Amino acid sequence: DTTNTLDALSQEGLSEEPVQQENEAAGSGGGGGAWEMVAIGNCGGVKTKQGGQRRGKIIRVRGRVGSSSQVGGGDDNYENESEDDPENGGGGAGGGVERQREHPFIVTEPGEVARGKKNGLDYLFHLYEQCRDFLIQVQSIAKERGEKCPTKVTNQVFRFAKKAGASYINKPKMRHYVHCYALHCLDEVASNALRRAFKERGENVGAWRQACYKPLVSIAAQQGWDIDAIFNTHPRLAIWYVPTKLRQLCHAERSSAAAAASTSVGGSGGGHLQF
Amino acid sequence: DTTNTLDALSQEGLSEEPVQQENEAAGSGGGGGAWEMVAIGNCGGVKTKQGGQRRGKIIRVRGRVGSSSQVGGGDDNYENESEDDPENGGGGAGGGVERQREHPFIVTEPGEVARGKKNGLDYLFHLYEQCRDFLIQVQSIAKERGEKCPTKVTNQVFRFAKKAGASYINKPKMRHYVHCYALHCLDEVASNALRRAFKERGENVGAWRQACYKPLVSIAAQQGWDIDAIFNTHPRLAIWYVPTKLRQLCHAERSSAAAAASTSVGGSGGGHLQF
DNA sequence: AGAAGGACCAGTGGTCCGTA
DNA sequence: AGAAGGACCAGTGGTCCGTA
Repeated sequence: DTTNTLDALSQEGLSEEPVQQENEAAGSGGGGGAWEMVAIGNCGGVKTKQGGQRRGKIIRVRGRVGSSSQVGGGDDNYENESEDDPENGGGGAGGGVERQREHPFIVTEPGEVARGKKNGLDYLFHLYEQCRDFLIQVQSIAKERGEKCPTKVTNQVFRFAKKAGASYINKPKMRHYVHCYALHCLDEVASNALRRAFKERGENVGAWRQACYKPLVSIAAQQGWDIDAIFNTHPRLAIWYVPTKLRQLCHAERSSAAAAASTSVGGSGGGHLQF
Repeated sequence: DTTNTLDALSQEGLSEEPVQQENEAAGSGGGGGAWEMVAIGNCGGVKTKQGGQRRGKIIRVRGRVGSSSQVGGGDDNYENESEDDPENGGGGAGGGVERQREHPFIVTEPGEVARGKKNGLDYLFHLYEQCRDFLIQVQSIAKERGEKCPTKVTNQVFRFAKKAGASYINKPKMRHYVHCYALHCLDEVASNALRRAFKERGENVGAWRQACYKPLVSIAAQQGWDIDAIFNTHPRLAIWYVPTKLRQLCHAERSSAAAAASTSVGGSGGGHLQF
């Protein structure tokens, strides 16, 4: 119900309308081309009309592999929603598939709405909550059917999200920013402070993203370096795989911390990690 | 240490010696061609000498795919133990790879040692414990290295077991009998009774295996049909994936139980599962 | 006929790199 | 240059079926 609030919000002022809306409308109650939106956090309410002309630039979807799959279609895993995109997939020279990238993220303060063709970090984090909702739906369907029930956001969940119309959710993106979301979950104060600092300095998203690692490693240090336990213990984080790089950073830091400790105590204690 | 006890036991009287011994000897302390064995349960001690001539029938390992992988070898995941099988893999017309199947299982009572070229069910269950040991080793290596840590017996664990010399452990076999082991874990009394009954009737392993499903479904029925919870709650069972067929049986039974309940209450209540 | 297990295969986790 | 995400790929869970 309130699921589409934030992403809608983030699209504020968007003239090139992403394909997602097509199904999104159905998902949010079916306004038929107009969305109702509310604000989150401490910023005021926003409404946006998105009427007649949807979609902007038309770009053809690439295909590196050539002939395979996709055409048969139909009886897939969770075939809810209507038989979407009848014009898609076929071999005809017809319509031409339209798709568009999401606006890039910029570093925003908590509660701040990104202006221009940008998305803010509240929106980013909201995508993680949406994924959680999709996971919960997948889980309840699986339980209903007596099938294996995923505990994490798996490929299956991403596929489900896409079928449900959330075409703006994809695996590479979500995986890319997981640790940023983790910091947001584990220490919102620190996360907010980091956002403000990086916004003020005019840093780009990549720099902010990189900077999110360090405070997480510090948190891990306090908790015995068990980053898996930290994730799995947190109700909203437990459904995300620990990112490889975060795991590696924690391991490296633990090792060098241990080496330092052993040197400071008994000289060349640990062996091969000395200097 | 005592890990190799049972499987050694089960090979009692075995003249065609499986390849596994090669590494197994190293694992169990390296007697150089002779094993020391002890009995388990309530049967007496057994010792078996396995001297000079190992391996019996020589069978060539199949290869359906033809040219691929395997030759390069070396830097794999957990390369402990020595560089095993130097004669294996190469393209030469030389030695000829020897391998042998495990003896088939027969239905034995608890504590009973299978005679002849057979293995007993205590041995079968012992293999599950061995897999658990291997998993624990894989886990501690992974933790040491700061890598992802498996919670289940995965392909990685089977690979590790093989490298550690337990060539008699393989995925299809372990998966095939998981539910039998589950019954053994969850209700040893019932499991033992079933074994005695099927032995007495002279049933084969397949029949016994099939019969293991029913009591498990009954257990699930008592526990709200949540077979996953039942597995995950049990310390030794939690590391095994719930077998598909067991899951399906539980689901089917739950459905028909629900249907029956609803008919007995309010006539044709449930809808499309009536009769 | 009954059983053990190599090999296969669809779909996974992970992320690179062609794209805009 | 910075970023979004389609597509790829090695290794997974699952089990079939050629084997003995």
